[in-house]
Amino acid sequence: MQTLSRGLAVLDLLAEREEGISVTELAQQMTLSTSVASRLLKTLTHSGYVSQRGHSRRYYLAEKVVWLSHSYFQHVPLRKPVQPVLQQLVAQTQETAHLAVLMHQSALVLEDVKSPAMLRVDSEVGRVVPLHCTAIGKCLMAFHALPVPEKLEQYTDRTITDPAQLAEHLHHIREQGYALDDEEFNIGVRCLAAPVLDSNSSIVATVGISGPAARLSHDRVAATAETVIRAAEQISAILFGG
Amino acid sequence: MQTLSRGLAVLDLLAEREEGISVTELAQQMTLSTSVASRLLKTLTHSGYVSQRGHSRRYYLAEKVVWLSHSYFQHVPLRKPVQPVLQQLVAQTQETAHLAVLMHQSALVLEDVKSPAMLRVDSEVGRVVPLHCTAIGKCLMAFHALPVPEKLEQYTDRTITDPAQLAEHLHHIREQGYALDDEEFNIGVRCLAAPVLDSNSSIVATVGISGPAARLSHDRVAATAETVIRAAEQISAILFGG
DNA sequence: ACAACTTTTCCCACATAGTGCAACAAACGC
DNA sequence: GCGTTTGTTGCACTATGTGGGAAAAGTTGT
Repeated sequence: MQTLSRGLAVLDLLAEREEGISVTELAQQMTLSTSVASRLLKTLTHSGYVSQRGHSRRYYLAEKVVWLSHSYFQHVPLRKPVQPVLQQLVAQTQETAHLAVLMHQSALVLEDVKSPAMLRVDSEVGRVVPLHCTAIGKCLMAFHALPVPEKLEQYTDRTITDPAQLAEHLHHIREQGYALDDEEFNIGVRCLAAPVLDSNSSIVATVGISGPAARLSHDRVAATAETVIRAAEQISAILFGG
Repeated sequence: MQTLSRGLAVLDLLAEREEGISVTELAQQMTLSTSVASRLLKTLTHSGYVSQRGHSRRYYLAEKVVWLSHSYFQHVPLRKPVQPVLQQLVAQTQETAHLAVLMHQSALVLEDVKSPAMLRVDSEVGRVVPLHCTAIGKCLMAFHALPVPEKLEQYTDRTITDPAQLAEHLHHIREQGYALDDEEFNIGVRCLAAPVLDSNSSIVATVGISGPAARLSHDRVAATAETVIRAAEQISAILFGG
């Protein structure tokens, strides 16, 4: 279904272009005739997913895409059943806990419970974080068996930026069953994450906690990881039965 | 461009269906052959906007729609320039202020600044609220000249549920240049909103404040509305020049 | 575990929907 | 205002999408 694929590809393109796109630019980018480019944008506009701003001829993503997203969050069945487990995890670790899924080369936070501590790592439902330098992200990469990208953005001096090294690291995560982010995304923040597996042992989400490095010290990591793994297993059990 | 329209219509349908959709159901809903329904869902799945869960045959909105939304929020040019004006508005009124746009039969909050008061109305970027019983919503309806829906959901005993009455009320809002929500959505909460107009005097967004009814009393409404209108005009000036 | 059923996918001849060209219209720059 | 660039529309052509039916996959009941 070429026409539909192309239309959706236009949305993909627009999502990556702050500057929007013009008919000619779209035709060039996707090697289409300008007629087709024009008609694609017109149809997308007509459906409300794309719009023009002011009197400009450029096209941009429209508000309606937020509506889809809003509906997704309201209907995704992972959030509610997970809350009590996250609460328990926070009670056990005293750190902020969250559940995330894989989303288009990023990790998407679906649910969270904040730490009661004065110094805590903040979290927000809907937040999007990179894959290669967070515990939840690396956990998703490892258990989804995602290919490692060529370019890895550096966030701190501990961020793994060498693809080969990351590949090996992901292998290690699969073996030990949890992921550790040792100040690789934010200085002073250490995170742990474990996979939520379905009945086929394929990953559907990941549970993680984030804490200040001072509190979530190296000698506490191993024991805390066990707690996180148990929470992940509990969620698996709730979602997919004993 | 029929195929694309249909594909996008499937997204619309899925957004309203918590239960997802099967091939046969889609064929029935949109009066298509099952072959076409099957192919549409397959193409949407291939592009990542739709997915199946577990071993079910039903199709659901996928995470990727959140990615579009995330991109929209990051790139929409309204948010940043508006912040200082909202801050000033909060300073003047001591109430929570926000900027919203029209989104598919709802109002979408794009930016906010919370009141510094102990008792305050909460706000959140990304929140979606109904049109017919909020100040920002009614303001958007009035200045977009939207048709009044047949059914108006009742949230409090003050919610206007009669379409004819709402139509007249919207006319009044257009005339006076601002909208008042007098505990029509949440009991104890009163809100005011004014339109942000572009150079053609057509509405692009709305600025509003929300406060506890006890503080935002009836005798303060008129004067406070003026402050909100001035903030809206300021934003218009920033966005579209003197 | 097997048969009867439902649902989905695949295949293929057919026709509609989408294509590119070119002329037209609109917007932009100078 | 005029030339240039960019976007839209009409039309003949054909590639893309269509529907029926067969096969495959999945579900249900005994």
